[in-house]
Amino acid sequence: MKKTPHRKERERKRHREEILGAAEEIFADKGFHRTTVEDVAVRAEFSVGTIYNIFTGKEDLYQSLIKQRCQEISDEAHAALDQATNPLFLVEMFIRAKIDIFTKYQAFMKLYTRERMGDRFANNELWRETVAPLYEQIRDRMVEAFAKGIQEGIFDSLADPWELYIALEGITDGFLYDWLIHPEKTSFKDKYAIMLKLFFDGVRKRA
Amino acid sequence: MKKTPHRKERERKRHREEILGAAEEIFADKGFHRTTVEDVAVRAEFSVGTIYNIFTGKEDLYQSLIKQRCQEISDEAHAALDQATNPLFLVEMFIRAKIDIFTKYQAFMKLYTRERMGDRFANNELWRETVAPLYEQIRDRMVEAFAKGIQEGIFDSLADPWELYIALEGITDGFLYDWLIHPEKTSFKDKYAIMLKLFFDGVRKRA
DNA sequence: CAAGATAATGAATTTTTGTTCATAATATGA
DNA sequence: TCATATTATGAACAAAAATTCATTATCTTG
Repeated sequence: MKKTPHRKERERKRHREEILGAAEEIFADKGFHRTTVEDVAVRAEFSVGTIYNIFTGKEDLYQSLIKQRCQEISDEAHAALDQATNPLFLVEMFIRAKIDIFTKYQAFMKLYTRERMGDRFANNELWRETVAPLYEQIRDRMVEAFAKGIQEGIFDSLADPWELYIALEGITDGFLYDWLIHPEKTSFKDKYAIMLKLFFDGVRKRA
Repeated sequence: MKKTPHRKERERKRHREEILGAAEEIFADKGFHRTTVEDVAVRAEFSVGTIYNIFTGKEDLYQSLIKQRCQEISDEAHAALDQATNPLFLVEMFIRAKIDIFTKYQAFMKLYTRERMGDRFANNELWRETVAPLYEQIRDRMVEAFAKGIQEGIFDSLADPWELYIALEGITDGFLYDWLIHPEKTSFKDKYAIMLKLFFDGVRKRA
């Protein structure tokens, strides 16, 4: 009754993770607004009251999920990019990491893809303080590398580094969405070579 | 009391358009779920009751808006693509039309960008019966042209036509989103040449 | 202008869903 | 095992927003 029981602490954490996992699945499936707290409770096999013992409300549940997953994903992305030693290799690692991470976090990516633009346009605290900084760290790493690549004469200087990043993100997101919508028809992993080829050399046939 | 008064009819239509216009702005600004029918009523300078006289409910209001705008946009897109006589020129027209249309329909594009993925994943009637067919018509036109372009030796045969379309859509969407989020910083129109260049020739410097 | 039709209004109602909290169940440790 | 603390529960409550509809205003036409 007085000591700090470690097991209790771990158990509470486990319950928290289980509820977050259930929330992730339902939010991904129905979106934030069409998901009720009871939906999450049923899926997690807890009562609504228990959810309110651990989270202050539906919004807190959502934000906790986004924060946690974004941090995990950011960490994995940085670890992958760390391996690259030059701009060309960095692009390869970026695409590889995007494939690996989005395959691993498929449910979350569906949720993120659904809600991203709304959160972005709303420019709320969650986006400003948590998601944007993590996103921008990755983006800026790539932009810097593109700048270096242009200076070194690896990349064409017609586009500026920022635009190169927009294109890289656009192409990879395009294939990602196609895969999220038709997960049975296409394998996201198999698109690695074609994404790389299209980004580096474009569609036009060489002379 | 018996005749069919044309003016009344036109007036009803005008009211309908005004309400749709107000709905478009608010939906674009706050998204479907955070928008209340009263928000729309206030913006349109009508009462909520009047909205319910013209539309059966919030959902009908949303669907009517999406249907109408998608049809308008589809018509303009086809008219633009009709001008192209070969695959290369078709890609140019695609990018041009996307710039022109999305500049003209900026508010709607914000709304569409917000809600698109949710509607797509939900695969509801609105998406299946209205939006998807219009989207697929355009997409299939482009895919066919890419197939022809590959046969003619204009495009590299490493990618299949479908993948070329994914890449084209990805690149253009990437620049579109960047512009929707920072409309003051960048001009979407100015990105025409760079989008074309990146899609055709990629980022790598030529020997 | 008056009678009758049509359209607009917004307060009241209904529905939905997020949140609370009294009660029950379970775990702890002396 | 018993007293006490902790945690879980879900029915009850509150808030928010969609929808209705009795009332009022406006228009039409003889």
